Amino acid sequence: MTSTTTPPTELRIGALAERAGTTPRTIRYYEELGLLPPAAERDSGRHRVYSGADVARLEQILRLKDLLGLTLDELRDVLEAEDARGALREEWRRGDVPAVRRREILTEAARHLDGQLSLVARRREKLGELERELTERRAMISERLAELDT
Amino acid sequence: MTSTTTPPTELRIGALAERAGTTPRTIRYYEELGLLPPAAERDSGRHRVYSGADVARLEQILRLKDLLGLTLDELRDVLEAEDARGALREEWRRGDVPAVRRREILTEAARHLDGQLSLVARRREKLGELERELTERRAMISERLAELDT
DNA sequence: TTGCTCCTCACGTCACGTGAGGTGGC
DNA sequence: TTGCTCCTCACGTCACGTGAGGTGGC
Repeated sequence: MTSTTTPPTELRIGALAERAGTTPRTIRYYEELGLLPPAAERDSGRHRVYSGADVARLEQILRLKDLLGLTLDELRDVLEAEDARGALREEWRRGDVPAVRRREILTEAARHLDGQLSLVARRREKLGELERELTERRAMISERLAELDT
Repeated sequence: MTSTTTPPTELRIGALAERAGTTPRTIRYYEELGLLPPAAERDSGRHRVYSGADVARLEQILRLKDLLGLTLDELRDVLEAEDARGALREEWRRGDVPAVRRREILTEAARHLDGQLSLVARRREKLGELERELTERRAMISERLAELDT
């Protein structure tokens, strides 16, 4: 018990990749493109060091990319808007914000979320269509199988 | 009225691409990989000629690729299975197939469809998760906006 | 003849994969 | 010292995009 094994609140790139379901190379690539901030610290001045917050951010990036089929360029726009929204939240928390400004911040956030939600809705619709067709074909097979049993 | 303008049951690559929502280059690439059959005929011996059935097939390919996120290698497997199923349907139609064989054909088709359906289900679940999170955040914004009005 | 779409190379690009060769802590 | 994970180039790959130069029918 020389070093109290603290729960790994600090991660290196391999651990982050595993938790988020991707590879170190992808993380470096996203950093290169500016999608991920260049790992706040580097332990022993060399290795990138990440936190739990980075896991969440990377997971969210991968979800938007995979589920919505966004290119990294499109993702960059979404994330920039998301970060701007984060900055506004900071402003919000300081408290000394007039009601007019508060309303602006909220409606902007609402627009952003509505944009993402409409993308999700379009995907869900198409997936639903595909599922209905497959299910229908599947039902016909079951029918034929039942006929064989009579 | 020299040539009776028949409804375009015969398409060239540009028209096929437009109908299926893709590009000629993609169609040529899929042909090169063997995902699409090398256009039955070539009019004047040069241009690829397609039919309505090709539109349907290409649309299906693009749907599976985009909605399920399959690589072209994975798609090839799916399509080969689909084509094999088509061959079995031919066998089926000839009629002189014993009941045991009929059952085999049907269960094989059922397995194939179930595989695709489980992929669709997984995607739908993840999309639903994302939608719930976004909707929840959206609801919080609406609440805050309502508070501003009191 | 001029436009239009098609053709075949063939190089470019996006989003990473995959070694090559080297450093740093148990 | 040996393993392990990390590092930075840098070339490879997958799924196309994008001209370059040429042919064929209204």
